[in-house]
Amino acid sequence: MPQGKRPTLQDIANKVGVTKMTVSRYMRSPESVAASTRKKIAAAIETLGYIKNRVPAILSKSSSKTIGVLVPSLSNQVFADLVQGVEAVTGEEGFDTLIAHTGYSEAIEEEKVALMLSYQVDGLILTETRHSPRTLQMLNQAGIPVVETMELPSSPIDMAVGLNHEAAAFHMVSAIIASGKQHVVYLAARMDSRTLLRKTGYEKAMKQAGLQPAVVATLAHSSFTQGGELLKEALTQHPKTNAVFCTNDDIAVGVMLRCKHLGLRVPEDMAVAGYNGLNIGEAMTPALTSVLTPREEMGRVSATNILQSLRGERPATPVAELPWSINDGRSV
Amino acid sequence: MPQGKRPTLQDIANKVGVTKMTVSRYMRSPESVAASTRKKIAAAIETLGYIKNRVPAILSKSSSKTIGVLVPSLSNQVFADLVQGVEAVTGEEGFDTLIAHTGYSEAIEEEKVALMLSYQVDGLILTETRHSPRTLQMLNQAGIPVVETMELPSSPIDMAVGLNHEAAAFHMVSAIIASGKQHVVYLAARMDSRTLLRKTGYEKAMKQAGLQPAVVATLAHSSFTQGGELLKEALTQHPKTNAVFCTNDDIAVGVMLRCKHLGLRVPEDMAVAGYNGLNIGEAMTPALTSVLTPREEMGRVSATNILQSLRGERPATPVAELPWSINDGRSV
DNA sequence: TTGTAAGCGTTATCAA
DNA sequence: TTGATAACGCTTACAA
Repeated sequence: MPQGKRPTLQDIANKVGVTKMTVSRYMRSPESVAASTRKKIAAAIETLGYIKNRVPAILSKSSSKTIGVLVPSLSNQVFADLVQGVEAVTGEEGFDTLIAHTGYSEAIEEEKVALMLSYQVDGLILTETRHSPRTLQMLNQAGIPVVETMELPSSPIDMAVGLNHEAAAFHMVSAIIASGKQHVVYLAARMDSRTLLRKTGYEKAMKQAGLQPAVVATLAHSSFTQGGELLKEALTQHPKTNAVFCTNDDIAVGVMLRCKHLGLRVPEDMAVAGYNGLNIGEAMTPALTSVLTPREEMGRVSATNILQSLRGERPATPVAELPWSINDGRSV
Repeated sequence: MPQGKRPTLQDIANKVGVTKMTVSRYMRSPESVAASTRKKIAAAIETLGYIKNRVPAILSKSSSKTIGVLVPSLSNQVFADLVQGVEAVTGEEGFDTLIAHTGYSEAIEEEKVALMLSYQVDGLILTETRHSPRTLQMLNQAGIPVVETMELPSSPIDMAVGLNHEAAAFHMVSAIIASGKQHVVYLAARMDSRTLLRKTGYEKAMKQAGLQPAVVATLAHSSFTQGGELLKEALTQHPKTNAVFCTNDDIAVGVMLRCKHLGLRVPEDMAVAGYNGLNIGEAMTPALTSVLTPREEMGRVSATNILQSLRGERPATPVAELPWSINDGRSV
């Protein structure tokens, strides 16, 4: 319902009979204006319903006290945890957070980076390591601190906070093999860079054990039903399959549900391992064995690095590798 | 890595030997400048790596061509679908979308509304119907179109797009009763307003059938493990329970998993109904019976209403009630 | 304690 | 086809 335009500092000043400068002072430190003026300004703000407009300040200082976060998806607990970590740190320092999502697309990432920069964010947290040339150019031009997180890029734009997905996958697959399974298949979806890093770890573990790697993948988004489909495909292509390492917990849970449907016991007939350690895995019987990733911590460290950079300090670990672990599930 | 400041239109103008006005024109409609100038400007933009700064335009026109969307959570497919619907419409019309999350908190909603307004969004889409007094005052003052979505508030701020959760719950519960179950318990979490609407529908259905309503609730967030806990609690408080209507699919799936663990057959020993029709329900055996909600469509209609308002048109349905349905699951 | 003036980067308007 | 000027709302620096 567009109606009258929003009140400005000038409107308040007119009403009170001072200049907007006095009102501006009141907004930032009420003690700095006379007690009597203070009361009148407070009253005027109340009646007019003044809302601070931060655009002029951004324009003149070209700083917005805002950090942008780009996530691939809005429906993944993994990124929600990351954002929570970021906001825990930024909130304390009086910074706001702007969120946008890329749908795992480089082109959309480029759009969103432009959007964020056009809003003059002071720093940017990205969750992908592959970027379009124009994205890289914009980030370089913008000259703001940038953190790439969730994984460690081979050549970071600026700073990075991640974990060694390849090593985590290697260890998980080695554990599966150590449990006595020989026919381990990697189930992958979407084929984003983290999925590929896990694939590499899987393949190394298989080769080290003298086993033949077998990957069953889809370009589709991962989902629970997709997990069931991938298991079906794996059993068709590799009938001896008796273990699967899944690129994430959604796939893994889909596999477990399908196993029950097919009468396959987990882990006896089919060992199942996931990745991320989401809540759904804990609700399964047996509990899903999964790689635990420090999402919130990654968010926290990313934000800390950004804020340190903005203060002109040199972050202790501009490239930080955080630890992962494997939970005590029973599905392997 | 803060370095040189970003190039402005003036920098490009200096390099080319025209005024910034000409460059500004080029940015918006390249045909409006002479072909020779055009080429020189294009080259300068390329070398300097100019990034558009939209802050000044927002300042002078106090319009940002941006729509804000406030969702409760970043890890819920329901809201991801909503946003997708919104962006499908706004994207077509050249509007950008800013997303923030409230964690189901009125106080955080207030903060985020202020953030969005301070960035001069042209319209706002909210997913809650309860708002703090200050939020209401700010929205009223801002004078921008506002849509409340996901449910229908009794007195909308401006426009609304939702569905009748009470009726949907009523029908689902009636169907459970019709299937022969008498001891139907409602499992609730987080107790947000939609959870309460479903509770009302549940209670009406029970009373109409001459049955005693029984609610087992937690204030905690819903999760799969929480579903298991709630079932346990229901069976303790109401040992005869042979059906549960769950406030969402996460709870429902948690219940089904726990049922398997306990050796309860679904639906024979325990009928289970969910809400939202998420993918995980389809992966269950039997498939989860659930209420299908038109999330993406709600997003689309919400955005359409906002854009129509901005054009000064009167939306055909400022308050739109969208249809729901029940899937053909087998868990009831 | 309060006021004045200038400036942030863009665009609308009017002029050349 | 291009330019000059003013304006958007706030803050910084300086003045009273």
